[in-house]
Amino acid sequence: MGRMENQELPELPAYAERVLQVAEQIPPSRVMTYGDVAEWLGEGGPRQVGRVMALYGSSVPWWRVVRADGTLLPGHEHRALGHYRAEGTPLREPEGGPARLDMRRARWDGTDG
DNA sequence: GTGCTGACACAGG
DNA sequence: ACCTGTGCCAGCA
Repeated sequence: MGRMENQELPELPAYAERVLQVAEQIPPSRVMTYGDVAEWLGEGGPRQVGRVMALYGSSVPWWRVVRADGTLLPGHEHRALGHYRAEGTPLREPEGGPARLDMRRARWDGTDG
C-alpha cells in the first residue's frame, strides 16, 4: 500500500508537540507563563499555548504553565496547589485569601542555570 | 465569508 | 487589590 500505517499515537499537531515539549522542560518548583512559552518557542501566542494546554496538557506537568499574574487555574486550584506544595514552588498565601504563585521567584526563563 | 470564544497579557481607573 | 476594556490569534459554528 502506498501508505504508512505506522500510526502508534494519535496525530498531534506539530505546534502542540513543541508546546508540550517545552512544558516538560520546566523544572520542579518553577513555572513559565503561557506568554513565556510562546515567546520561547518564537511562535504563536499565549492563547494558542493555552489552547494546547487545555486539549493536551494532561500528559505533561500542566501546573507549571500558568497565567502571568500567578492566579491558579479555576477548577484546578486544589490539584495545582498540591503539586506546588509537594515540589516547593514559591507561593503567596494571604490569610483567608486565595493562594497565588510568587511569580518573581517561581518564574523560569528557560535557561537552566 | 463573519462573528464569538478562549487554561492570555497589559494598561487604566 | 479588583474590575474593565482592548489587543491578540487560532479554532469553530
